[in-house]
Amino acid sequence: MDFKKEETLRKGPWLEEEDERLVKFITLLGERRWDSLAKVSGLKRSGKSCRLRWMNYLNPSLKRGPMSQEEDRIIFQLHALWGNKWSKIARRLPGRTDNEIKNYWRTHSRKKEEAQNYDKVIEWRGNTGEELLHNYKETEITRTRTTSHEHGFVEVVSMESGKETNCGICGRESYGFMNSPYENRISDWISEISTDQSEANISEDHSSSSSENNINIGTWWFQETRDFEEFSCSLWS
DNA sequence: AATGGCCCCAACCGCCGTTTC
DNA sequence: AGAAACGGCGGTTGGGGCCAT
Repeated sequence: MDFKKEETLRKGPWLEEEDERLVKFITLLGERRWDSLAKVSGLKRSGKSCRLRWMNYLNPSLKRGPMSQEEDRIIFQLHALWGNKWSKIARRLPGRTDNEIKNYWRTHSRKKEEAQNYDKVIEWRGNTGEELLHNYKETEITRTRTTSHEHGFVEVVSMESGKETNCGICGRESYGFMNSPYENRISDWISEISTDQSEANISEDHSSSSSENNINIGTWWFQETRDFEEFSCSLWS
């Protein structure tokens, strides 16, 4: 372990400049190899920190704003079924992160327990998982049939009874993300980078790029690490 | 206006499973 | 096959903002 490197890693709240840089490099390199991305971007952040920032805040597919009544209901019902399986619950609510749901639940669970009666949950206790799912399907789907369809609720139930798919409970078309000026800027950067790619200095001769010093980013090839770093700086400036 | 308490949420930490070399 | 790196997950923390006093 390189102690000096660890020592210079930044922690705490992200700066706007850091966000900008992170978004640019994720657009270039994709959502993977976070440690490499953190290093090559020049961000004094751990790969893990970069990943978290993207997953929980910068990702444009995230839904912003307060939880709807529908989401609230779903969170509490799924938590009653699965417990603290936040990521599993989050997969049923596209645009919401496990962190967000976890925070929301922690904040509201106490109030909820006091304010609401949990007749349904209590009634379900002692049942098997299949019975729980059956009850869940019978009671909730029927009660919310009108809105359920527009939110893809039926598909969720079919998932729970067997196959996992990528569909979720809430329809993306109803999202209100990209509301703040900051979020709009992030969206703009992504668009700009897509356009900029056609103007970048790209080596087309992939076959000749077999040196181990070459860096391959999608269809982009850099012959030296230095070339890539210079290119990176040009994106930043 | 000052302050103390509470709420909210972004970010970190540690662990563990998976992937890569 | 095994070690190292990576990524995902759930728990926890710290700080900013709001509100009542």
